[in-house]
Amino acid sequence: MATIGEASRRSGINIETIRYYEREGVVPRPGRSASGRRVYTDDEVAVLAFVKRCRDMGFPLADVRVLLALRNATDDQCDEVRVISQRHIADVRNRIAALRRLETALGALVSECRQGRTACPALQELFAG
Amino acid sequence: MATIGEASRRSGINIETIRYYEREGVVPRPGRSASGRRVYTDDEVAVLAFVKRCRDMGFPLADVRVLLALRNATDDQCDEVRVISQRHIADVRNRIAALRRLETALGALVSECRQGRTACPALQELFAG
DNA sequence: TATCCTTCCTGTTGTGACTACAGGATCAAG
DNA sequence: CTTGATCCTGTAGTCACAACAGGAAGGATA
Repeated sequence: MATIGEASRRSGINIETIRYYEREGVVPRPGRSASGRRVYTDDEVAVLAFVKRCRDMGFPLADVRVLLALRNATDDQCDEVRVISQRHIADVRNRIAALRRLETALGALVSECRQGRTACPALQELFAG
Repeated sequence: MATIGEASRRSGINIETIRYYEREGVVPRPGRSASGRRVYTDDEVAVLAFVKRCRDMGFPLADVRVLLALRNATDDQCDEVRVISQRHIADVRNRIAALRRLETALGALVSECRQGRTACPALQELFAG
């Protein structure tokens, strides 16, 4: 049994974020103490840690919901996990490619800049298209 | 002289986004027709196109504001443009590195998945930590 | 017991950079 | 004169939180 502060420390999720996940229905609502404070079981803390690992892997919350639901499923877990993960990998790869192109373009832009100049060729280039 | 629709087509920025930029003070307010519609000069369309190129380069709007102000400055343009651009390049490189690590981790996760299985080792791994 | 600091509560607002309406007015063409 | 495209303002939604405001309760110390 843990307070929200302990659950936060043990899962690595910010307290405010834990309450946000609860509001959004990502994680189940924990019990409450006599004075109304949240009380987390070890299993509930484990769920929070799971969500944290998923988020660290970059899965959007919508995917995390599905992944959490799969935990209690008995059929085809692997199939669904693979589909979600491969979609996510494709997304990550696209983003890497886009950022690489951007890096190249920015490098070209900066190389236009020469120290001590007043009129900036890079700025001109951005402006002229 | 262009309507907002023409300005949108020529700059490549969505109409709603143009209005948003105006509200936020990123671009100056254009003149208005007798009936209250926005009327853009060629220079104002060029500013929009400049903003579009900056955004395509991934500069945040805060940077775009500075870059736009630099257009009218006469001193040290190049220095400031270089500082902003290099900060942005560093940011882009950090993001690429983070995404690469993510790609590797996701690859490892998916390799745990094997077709036809019911219990998913990848899911177990996410859960166990 | 009184005080004090920490932790907790709910509810609201802000972030970045838009996008998507709702509900209406105007314009241009046929 | 009607139709359809375009335009207007203003508001709310997106994602995944973070940062308050304003208060209540818990635990340690004097």
